[in-house]
Amino acid sequence: MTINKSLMTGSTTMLVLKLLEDKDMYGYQMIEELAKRSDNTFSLKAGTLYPLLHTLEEQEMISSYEENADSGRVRKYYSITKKGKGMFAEKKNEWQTYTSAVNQVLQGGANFETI
Amino acid sequence: MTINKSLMTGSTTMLVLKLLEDKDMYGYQMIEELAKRSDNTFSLKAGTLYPLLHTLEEQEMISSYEENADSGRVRKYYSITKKGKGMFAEKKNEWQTYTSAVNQVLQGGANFETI
DNA sequence: TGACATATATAGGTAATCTATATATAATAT
DNA sequence: ATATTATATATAGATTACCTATATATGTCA
Repeated sequence: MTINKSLMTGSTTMLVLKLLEDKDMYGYQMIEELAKRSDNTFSLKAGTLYPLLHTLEEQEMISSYEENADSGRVRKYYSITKKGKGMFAEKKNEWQTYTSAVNQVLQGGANFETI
Repeated sequence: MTINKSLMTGSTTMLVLKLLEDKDMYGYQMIEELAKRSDNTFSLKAGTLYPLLHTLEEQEMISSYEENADSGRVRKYYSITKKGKGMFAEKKNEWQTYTSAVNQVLQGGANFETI
């Protein structure tokens, strides 16, 4: 099942913050982790993620540090801040309100009176 | 709870088609009905809805007819077509795939192994 | 008669994605 | 050895689905 990209809008930030609540990660890892956890429903694009990470860092929702991988390659790890944890809680709340409202609309219908 | 407008992206068409699956409606009525059914979580804007209705009609997902209200005012009613019902089924499917993927990501976490 | 609710419509702006492209290193295959 | 693929990060520009603002017109109520 391919997901219309516009459905993603607004929840990407929440998903990234959620990953970082679990543990520090570098960008490429987040893309893979998100695909894995969603059974490949999500394939977040690098061109979406990296600018988003820069914005979140500017807003002090996350912070970064460099670390050498075993391979010798340098990776840029991100860590969620206290402020970022607050933002995640808010976004999660919003998400729950939103989905339950949509589901409520989807349930309601012509036969409402007969329930 | 105010919903970030970007969360709406992608589900508005589905919600409009859902309303029309239940019964024929005119634009203004859809705005009110959507607010009511979602306990005011959604307040779809006229500037969003009317262009969307025009697009859906062009795509033959819906059709329209004019009818006189008791007030004497003329209203433009919309009706969902067979093609539109197909689109709704698709969108609903997509919605379910998407939300369950997001919820799966939100559940998974650092303590995954201990579950 | 003035304000507000009902009803539809369009122009222009914003924001969050995407694709395409660039750069660089490591691993693997030919 | 060399070409390709995977890893890793970055930015520019396009797309799209919303929004606000504005316009028009009629009905209702104070």
